[in-house]
Amino acid sequence: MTQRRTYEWPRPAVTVDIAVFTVAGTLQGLRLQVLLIQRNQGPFRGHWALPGGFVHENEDLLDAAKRELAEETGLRDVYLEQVQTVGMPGRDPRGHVVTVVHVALVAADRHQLAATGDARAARWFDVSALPPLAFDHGQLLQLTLKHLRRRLGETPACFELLPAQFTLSELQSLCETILDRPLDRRNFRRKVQELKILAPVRGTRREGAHRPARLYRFVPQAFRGYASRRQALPF
Amino acid sequence: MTQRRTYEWPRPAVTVDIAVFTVAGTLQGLRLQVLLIQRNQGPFRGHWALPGGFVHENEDLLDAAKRELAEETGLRDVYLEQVQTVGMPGRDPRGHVVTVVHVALVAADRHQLAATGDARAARWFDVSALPPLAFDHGQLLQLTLKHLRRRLGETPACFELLPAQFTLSELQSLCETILDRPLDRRNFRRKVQELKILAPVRGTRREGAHRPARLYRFVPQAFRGYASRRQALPF
DNA sequence: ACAAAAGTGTTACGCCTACACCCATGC
DNA sequence: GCATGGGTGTAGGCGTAACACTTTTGT
Repeated sequence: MTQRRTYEWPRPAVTVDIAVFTVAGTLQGLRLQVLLIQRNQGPFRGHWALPGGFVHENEDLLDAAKRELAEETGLRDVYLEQVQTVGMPGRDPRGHVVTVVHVALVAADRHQLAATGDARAARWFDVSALPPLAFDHGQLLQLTLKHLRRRLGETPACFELLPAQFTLSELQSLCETILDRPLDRRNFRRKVQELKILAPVRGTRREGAHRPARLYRFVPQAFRGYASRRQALPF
Repeated sequence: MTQRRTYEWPRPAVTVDIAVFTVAGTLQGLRLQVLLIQRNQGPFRGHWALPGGFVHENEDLLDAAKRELAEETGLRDVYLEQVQTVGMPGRDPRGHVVTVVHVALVAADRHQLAATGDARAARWFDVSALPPLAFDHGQLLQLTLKHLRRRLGETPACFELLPAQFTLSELQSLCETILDRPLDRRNFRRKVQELKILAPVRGTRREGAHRPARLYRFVPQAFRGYASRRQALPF
């Protein structure tokens, strides 16, 4: 990426940026994290930024986002959602760049990070302790975070972060971490059970010197008419 | 606009498309309408399409949408909202074109239509009787319509379509037309009044051989914390 | 026995929905 | 006086939010 170029008709370039979130830590201290790359090229070289890059010709936006994410961070097979498109002049010193912002939620431990291409490094950062970000990526990140929180109750995305078998407490802690607010345990459990999207699993889980918890698994087949309800998950 | 071009780096072009809606007709027969232009250029010449066009370099997306709308239809000073961005390859025969779709709601009688530039004509069409549309504009229109209906209760947009003084029945008919479903009169009135965003106006209005209705005006100052409520208007 | 997390029900409130009758006016 | 739309209140159901104690295990 060099300085601005001249085109037959001057026109903005199109990029995709992706904010991938995960939740890390033990049950007692979960933290919401976001995947950032350290830029190896062009402006803001050395700065941390959201993964992303230019959309190729004849490439769908979602495909471009997946490709860039894989190239720069090694992440593959991630469910992405479009958030918003930002094209304010001046947001990129190279010229006019319109970016289509995406968001995802993944289990960090199910993916291998591999910084390549334009990325010198790829790392998870606590959302509460971000480094200064390149371009307007700080603002873009806020957009994605808002979108993520709004969508949490409408999509099954949160089950992506849990192991195949999990306890209700784990699910609740996860949601609390993403939403950054406490939820009432009894209301949470009742409403999750009413959704009938979880099936109990034989066996229990121990976590130290405590009563073992029941294990459940997510049943995707049971996930029907989810979007039709006003609020599917109890958040 | 001619055939596809070659760039230093092949890259998608960026357009904006705008679906402007209005409500037309008498109180007894309101119809939701959308503003379409008849293309005078390039592919789909002669077909009807959403107004829109290429984003200039160093032009913000909203500005581009306003400019294109003014150029092709004569509409100015319209409040636009971004809906979604679509960039599926093949959606434009000229090459890869990414479009940022916008939506607006205006009072048709407060604007003068003037088809210029790429538009041979500009006309309001009933949403229930659309002509075949160019490109994938039929799908884009569905996206905007969904967005409009979702946002109707969260924004004061609907007051844009009413005269300065209006009756509650007029407001209700308007909302029913946009949502394409009937609303309960008493519930509607109660909830609108609870919002305290309307002020009664001295005087009454006659509408034929009936009891005159009270007139109200919208009080923008009273429009506070509107977005904070889950559902601001009773839809 | 005690520490620590798991598990469980009820109540109060607000919101939404459904519903029917009288009122004021023009003709 | 009648046709037409304007205007009003209440009761039931539903979902949400608040809230405390008992159970099970490991140490």
